[in-house]
Amino acid sequence: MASIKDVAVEAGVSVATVSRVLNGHPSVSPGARARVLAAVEALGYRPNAVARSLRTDQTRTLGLVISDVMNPYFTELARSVEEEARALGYSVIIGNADERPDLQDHHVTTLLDRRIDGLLVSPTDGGSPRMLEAARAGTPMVFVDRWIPGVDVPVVRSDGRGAVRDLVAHLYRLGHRRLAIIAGPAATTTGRERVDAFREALAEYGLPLPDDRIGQGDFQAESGRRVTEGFLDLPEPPDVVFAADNLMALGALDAVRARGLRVPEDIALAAFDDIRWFVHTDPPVTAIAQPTGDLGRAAVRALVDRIEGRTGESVTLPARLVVRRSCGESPSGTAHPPSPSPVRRSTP
Amino acid sequence: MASIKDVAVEAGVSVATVSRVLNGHPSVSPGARARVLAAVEALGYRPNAVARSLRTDQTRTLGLVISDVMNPYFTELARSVEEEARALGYSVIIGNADERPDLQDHHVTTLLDRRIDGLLVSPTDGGSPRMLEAARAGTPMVFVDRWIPGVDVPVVRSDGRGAVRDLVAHLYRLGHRRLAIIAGPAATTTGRERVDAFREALAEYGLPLPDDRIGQGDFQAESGRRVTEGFLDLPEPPDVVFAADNLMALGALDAVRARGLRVPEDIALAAFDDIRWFVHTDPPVTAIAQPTGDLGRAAVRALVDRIEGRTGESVTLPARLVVRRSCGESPSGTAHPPSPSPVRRSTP
DNA sequence: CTGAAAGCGCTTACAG
DNA sequence: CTGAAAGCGCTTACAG
Repeated sequence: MASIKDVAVEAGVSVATVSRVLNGHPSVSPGARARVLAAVEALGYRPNAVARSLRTDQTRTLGLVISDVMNPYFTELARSVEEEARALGYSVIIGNADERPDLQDHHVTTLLDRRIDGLLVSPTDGGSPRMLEAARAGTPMVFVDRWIPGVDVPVVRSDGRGAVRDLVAHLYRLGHRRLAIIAGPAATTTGRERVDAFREALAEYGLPLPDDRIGQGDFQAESGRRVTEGFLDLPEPPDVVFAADNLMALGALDAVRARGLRVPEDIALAAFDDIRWFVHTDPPVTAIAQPTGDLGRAAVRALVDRIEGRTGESVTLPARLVVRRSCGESPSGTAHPPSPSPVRRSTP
Repeated sequence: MASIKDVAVEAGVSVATVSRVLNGHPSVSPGARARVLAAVEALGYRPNAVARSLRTDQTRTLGLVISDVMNPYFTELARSVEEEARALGYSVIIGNADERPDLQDHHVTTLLDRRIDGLLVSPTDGGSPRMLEAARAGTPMVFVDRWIPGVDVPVVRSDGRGAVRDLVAHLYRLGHRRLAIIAGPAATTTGRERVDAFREALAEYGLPLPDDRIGQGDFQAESGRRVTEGFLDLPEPPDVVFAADNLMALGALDAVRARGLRVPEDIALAAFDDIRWFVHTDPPVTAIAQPTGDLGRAAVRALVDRIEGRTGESVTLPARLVVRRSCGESPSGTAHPPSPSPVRRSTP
């Protein structure tokens, strides 16, 4: 593979001059520039990004450690992150933690070893020593979706509180009184917050949330199945199951189906995180939608701000409730609402 | 950030010795080794992978350019690729082409600039000059899922021919005679092959596949919707629509639903690529399942073989038909088969 | 077993 | 406007 030296020889100039034209440095004569460009073309030369990074101490690369690529929410987040990063002249390397702290740590380490310019993370747990140390050491960093309290790092996330309140109002209106939740890991902020928001909303209606109606999941499908089975085995099973993410909702559907039960007749279902398939499931699933693309883009902007010396700000965007049929027919009587996916915005 | 020099000073040895203990070189005295290790620990030293790569001319990194991250098939492929790569001591950088040749090219270029050790690609088109040039230049490379004919690169893919034949047999048995397909881009091998396999299977039953029942899609949802609308507008709409990937099947469902029609009563649906949600759609969707994880792992092994000087072999694995209810009830009379997702293996 | 030195491919003050 | 030279952080023959 041709190096800058080869180009210099071919163009009859020094490597310094080649470097200058490649980097758009102004003080190069038109003649030299032309000869360098011709040589680059002739040799099919491409600068070695590794060497450049070593020298400049910047990789123009962002690391993104997500909790689970197989979760469509994170896939979409990753996509928007890459898009915005590309627009700003950065590449992104994705590390998939699969909800495993050890894997998360592996990726953080690998990414740091590669000297990425900044790190975007959606922590799987309370934060490994390596991650906290990186934050303290001043590695530009931004948390997205999930975050770690007490660490001085901007957080870009969505607030589901209003949407959860709307959901509970919707459920109450449909006559449901015995509500249950499949929670995410308590080690994650979203794992805790969604339960808290749910509990608070229930309290507004004087509804209890006893321990046996809080199932401990891990944001993955299998845990949703397991928890739902437990709910169904209860002496008094819940009227509704609210899954704290879409994968656990999938597991819940598996469990309900395996028992030959029906949604919403036998048990209603709602999920945090909306995905396109929810329109076509049997029945269509009522869900809380995050502005995923906006979150990804905002996170990148905040991170790049930090990298380039500006102050990256935290951002919180509202989620919204999307009512479908999985919790029962709307009391208004519109069995099939006119729009395929009626949207109710969360109240401010 | 501490460098190898800092460690050397701290340990009272030369950088060469530090490097040796870090790389497990045998000829280091126990005493020196201990002092180096202590210094590494004390300083929290981590070797700079960029510098190491420049020196050794290897990055221990694989590039993976996939056609579309939002497609669950590719997401799963990416996951298995990363898993196997990690097991073999490599990292992987994913580039998402979004089915756009220009974006694919951007990622290939970026990846090559970073001097990845090898490239795994599922080409979006017939191959850009840059990619073909890289292949010719000897960059270790493997095609996965889709490939480019005439390029001397191993191909790891799945053969859906048998499963498509099984699908057509299934459809015929159910009484369907007017079949249609939503094809992928003709510039991709899978785009062409799936149509060919479908056409051949139809021919075995003496069924025609007229042009107006071959809709041109691009493997993304919107095209599935558009093509399906066209089918439904035909004077004689098809009995069945076979979508060449799961996203176009999603679009087809959108279109059918928007017209207030029902699957399979009004029109049947089948898809290439099975995904977990298909179990819960209304109705559950009959699909052709690829051994995605196996493909990803085989592709990585082939690529690493090439990188490390062994001969990476092409691999072809069979796909299989998974019968559900979207094409009509099984004539055997079992409306709800005992197993939640009955599997029929493709004939050898 | 150990260290001094070269060199990987770049960029960038410094002189001219 | 241009080039010689230093240096980024490593690894690895080469001597000893």
